[in-house]
Amino acid sequence: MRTMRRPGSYVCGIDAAMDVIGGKWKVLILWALHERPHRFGALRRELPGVTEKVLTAQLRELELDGIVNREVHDEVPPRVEYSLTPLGVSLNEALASLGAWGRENILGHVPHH
Amino acid sequence: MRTMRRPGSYVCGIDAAMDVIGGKWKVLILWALHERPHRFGALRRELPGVTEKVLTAQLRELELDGIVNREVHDEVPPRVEYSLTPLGVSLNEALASLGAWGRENILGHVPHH
DNA sequence: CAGAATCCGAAATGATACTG
DNA sequence: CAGTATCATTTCGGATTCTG
Repeated sequence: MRTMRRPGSYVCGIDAAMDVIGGKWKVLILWALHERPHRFGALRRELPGVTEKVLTAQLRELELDGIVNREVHDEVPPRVEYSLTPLGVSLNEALASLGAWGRENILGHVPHH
Repeated sequence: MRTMRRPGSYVCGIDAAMDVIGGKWKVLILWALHERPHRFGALRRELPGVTEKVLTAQLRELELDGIVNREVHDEVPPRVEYSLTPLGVSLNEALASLGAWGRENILGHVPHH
């Protein structure tokens, strides 16, 4: 979604939060990282259809928002690991009830996953 | 945000829910209607910066998703009232924890909305 | 491997004017 | 009042190519 915060323009906590998770792939990134840290390529394979550029951009925004942590290991070949920060973990928890709502009301009672 | 559902393409409940509330003004609309039903003009005044066209479009999408109810009163001058459906009420409740997260972590401990 | 750079198209949003 | 119609713009996301 849009790149930059609009500090002070938020009307309530919900639209502030929406600004953080509004990107097309962000909740899926959160969800993947929730299970375990991922390397760039692994993350990419878990998000079918995302391009490198867009994935990079979304990760950068999440990084700026303090949601994901980017750790560069100085090796060859390069290795970069993405993981959730404590803030990211708390965001994921806050998303739980919304996820339940979506499962029950949009997906139509799919078992779970 | 995007207008049409992508049935079956959802990976989890969260991105299904995101598809419903992803429009730029939707959570603000939900929030306004959560307090009381609104007429079109009243809603517009509560969302500074929204244009009639965009507000109409977002309301139509929420209507199609079963979130808001549109009630036309046959009077002159015309009166149209928007309110939350039971599904909309439940969505708002599901958004509560996300809103709390945003208030605490993005807005920076603002007393409340 | 993990990206940066560039070009591009589609979609979402917006401004303005008009209408039943 | 509550929209619709048109036109313009912005923003986002994607394809492709190149690099340390």
